[in-house]
This record gives sequence, C-alpha cells and structure tokens, in this order.
Amino acid sequence: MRAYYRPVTTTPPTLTGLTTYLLSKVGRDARGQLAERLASRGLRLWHMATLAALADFGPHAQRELAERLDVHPSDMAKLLDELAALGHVARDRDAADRRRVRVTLTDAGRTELAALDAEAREVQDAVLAPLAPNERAVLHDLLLRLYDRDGRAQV
Amino acid sequence: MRAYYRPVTTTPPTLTGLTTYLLSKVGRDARGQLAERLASRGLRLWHMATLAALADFGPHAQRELAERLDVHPSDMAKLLDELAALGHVARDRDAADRRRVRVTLTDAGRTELAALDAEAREVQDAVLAPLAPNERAVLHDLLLRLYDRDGRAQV
DNA sequence: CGAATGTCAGCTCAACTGATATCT
DNA sequence: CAGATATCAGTTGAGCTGACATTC
Repeated sequence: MRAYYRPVTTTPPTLTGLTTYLLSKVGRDARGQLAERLASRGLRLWHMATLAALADFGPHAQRELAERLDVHPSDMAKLLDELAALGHVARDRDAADRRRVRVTLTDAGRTELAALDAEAREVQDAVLAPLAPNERAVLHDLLLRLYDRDGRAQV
Repeated sequence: MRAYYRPVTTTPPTLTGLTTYLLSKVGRDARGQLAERLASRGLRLWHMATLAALADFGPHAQRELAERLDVHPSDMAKLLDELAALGHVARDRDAADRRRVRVTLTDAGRTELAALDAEAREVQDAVLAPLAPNERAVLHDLLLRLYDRDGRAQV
C-alpha cells in the first residue's frame, strides 16, 4: 500500500512516444505561463496578438484584424472594447466606407506591447532553458516549417 | 479598396519570432486534428490518455489515474463513466480499502486504444510531413528534453 | 435590394469549485 | 473523528451562433 502514498506522475510512454503529444503539452504549458503573466496585467493572449498585428502591419479594419488572427468578429469587438478602454488602441469610422472601423495602435499600446514581448521572452527563456543556443535555433527552424505548412500563413 | 477583398492571413512576425508561439500554435493544431478524429468515434483526448495510462502502467485506483493525468477527480469520474459504458474499462471496489475503486483496462479497451494510437500516428504523419525522418527524430528529442524539464514527469 | 461590417445576447463545452456520502 | 476517496451539482470563461442595425 506504500505505493498509494507516493505521488504518481509519470506520463504514459504511449503518449510521450508521440511527437505531437509533446508538441501539444509543451506548447500548452508555455501558453499557460504567458497567459498567467498577462493576466496579472489584466490582459489575455488575444490582446497581445492584436497589438502585435497592429504594430507589425499598421492600422486595420476591424474585420481584417479578426480575419488575420482567426478570431470571431464578435470576440474582436469585445477585445477592442477592452484595449480601447486601456488606451492601447484608437477606433474611428472610415470616412470612405462608413461601415468600417479603422483600428490604430496608440503610443501607449506600442509601449505596452514592448513590455508584453519582454514578458514573452522571459517565459521563453525559462521554457527553452534545457536547450543550448544552437539547439534553440534548430527547434525554431523546424517549428517554422511546420507552421508555414500546416498552420495559416502561406499567402 | 482592393486590399479589403483579398484575405489577410499573415501572422505578425512579432509572434512568429517567438519559438513558444510556434510551439503553442503547432501543438494546438495537432491536438485539434486528433480531437476531431476521436470525436467521430465519440471520444475525447482524455479518454485516450486514460486508456494509455492503464495500458502502460496497469490497473489504477481512480485517484491515481486522476493524479497521473493531472485531471480533476470529479472529471475523472465522468470520464470513467463514459469509458465503462463503452466497455473499455472495468471498475470494481478494492477489497482491501473499500473507499478505492480499482480501474482495469478491458480487452475491448486495449483494442480501442490500438485504433486510437493508429489515428494519432496518421495525424502525426500529416503534421510532420514537411520534415525528413532524421529531422523528426531531432524534433522529438528536443521536445522530450523540454517536456522532462518543464512538464510533469521527473518522478 | 443583396452583401458587408460591426454589435449584442445567448449557447455550448471543458475546467474548476464546493458539498456530500462512504470508508479507513 | 481526522483524513482519504469518489460522486454530484453548480460556476466560470472561451469560443461560437444567430439576429440585428447600419452602410455600401
């Protein structure tokens, strides 16, 4: 009965033998760690993704943002309500097409994104700690190829 | 206005520059693909993980199973209800400690697990398609080291 | 008018919490 | 009776659906 009192935490080899299982677990864990940090700032991962899209590609129509990030338009509306309330984005009607709302990153938003990116780098350093720098580069390259193929992008 | 009608699907480089972002996305995608296949059999990922744990480590007390897989005991109760209804596991009271329920994999459960594992391998082949066999081995090794470190395991 | 954009209320489902009955 | 085990009802939050007003 002693075994009952020892914590049992070994993962089934049937699962750890699957590369996709490891991908899923390690990825989910990293995601969770960053989400926790963002939560302490009152933000979620989608907020960061939204700010990143605006920083990298400039102003978007709200619909374009939702499409790029693969978020439902209704959820994007809520996200932008929150980001606007914090002063990280500005919304104004497109004069040429008044159905559209033009979303712009504010200076405060750009500053916030830099801070979030720093947090993400810290989490990444922790997660990738077991790997040497050149191994990290190899991992990034392999994942990028999987992402470009199976994931979105491609355009 | 032309740009508005062209789908916009490129991911922000601020995100794709993060290895952890790629990990999370690729992992989540693989997870989703397998989940979809399991759903067509009326099962979820936790069902497969539960069957794998029983196959790899033999019978468990219900609590041990929940601990090993890091699932809440209340959820494990529901999972086992479902697996028992399908005849994939058998539950009986532990004679020595009547609080405990001993969970055993049935032959049908073992057969089902083999089928699920085959599905998982198919998904994996699709996800890892862009990589050569030796590259897949490298990826698996790198991920395993990240998993053993940050993830559970470690004993 | 048909189609596109953004907004809102409500649904679903997994993950968690708390309370309870049983047993050691 | 303190602690462990299993069960069940209820809560929360993300992701989605459908209906709607507005504009082209």
